[in-house]
Amino acid sequence: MDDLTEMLKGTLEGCVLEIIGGEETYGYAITRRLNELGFADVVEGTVYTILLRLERNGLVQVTKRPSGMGPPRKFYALNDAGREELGRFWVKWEYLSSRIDKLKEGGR
Amino acid sequence: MDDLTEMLKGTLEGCVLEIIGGEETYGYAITRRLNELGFADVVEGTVYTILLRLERNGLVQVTKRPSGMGPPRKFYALNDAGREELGRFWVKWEYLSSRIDKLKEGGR
DNA sequence: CCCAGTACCCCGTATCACCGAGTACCACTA
DNA sequence: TAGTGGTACTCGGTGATACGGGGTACTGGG
Repeated sequence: MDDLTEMLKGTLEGCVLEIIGGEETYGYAITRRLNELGFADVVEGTVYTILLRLERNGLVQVTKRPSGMGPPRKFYALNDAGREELGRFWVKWEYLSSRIDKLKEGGR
Repeated sequence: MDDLTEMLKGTLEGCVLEIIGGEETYGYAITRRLNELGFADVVEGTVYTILLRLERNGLVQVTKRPSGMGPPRKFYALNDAGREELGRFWVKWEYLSSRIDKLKEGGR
């Protein structure tokens, strides 16, 4: 697939929120999950910048736990603000994708 | 609708390409069309930056014509490269939206 | 004569995904 | 014991993009 980076702006953060909303998890695993889901070119650095942003914006609760497989992991879970943000994300996504699909169909 | 600007990155240019692909038209009218289509907050400055970029990247053919309603208009039409780019845009959009919808449905 | 509507352009800003390099911990092996 | 590869996180800088505000200019009507 061609380069998706510009199109991912504004949506990748929502995807990360959705993944965290599904289960408490950590950066390295989120990257693998995104890769599995078809976001093949997303790399760790990108995911970590998003996670730090989510933390800075108070949307997640962070818990550090030892790993056994390497350094300790930082587990992320959504808090109330995070769940609200996730809801807003899906509303925006529905809105945008419906407009674009309509435009594609001839846009009347 | 909440602020869509981040989500529009990478897609708004495709929307403009699609509109130009539908009929030869000009910046001011494209802005109005986008507003009608639900992209309510898109302003002229944004559209003009996109149009200049399309021109610079050789995706459009530009024709200046007098207006009768104000200053002359710059009409934009897709050339072959523009039609190819539009095709690539829709492929990317289909890819992205299918992945995101799948993620929303529980993402298996 | 001014003003609103039409029409275009430029410059600076914020935000975002990306990239590269660095740090560090662990298990396995030569 | 030294080296390698996989796991795991952080930081600083880059490039692309949409946006905002101001400016220019042409036209027609009150």
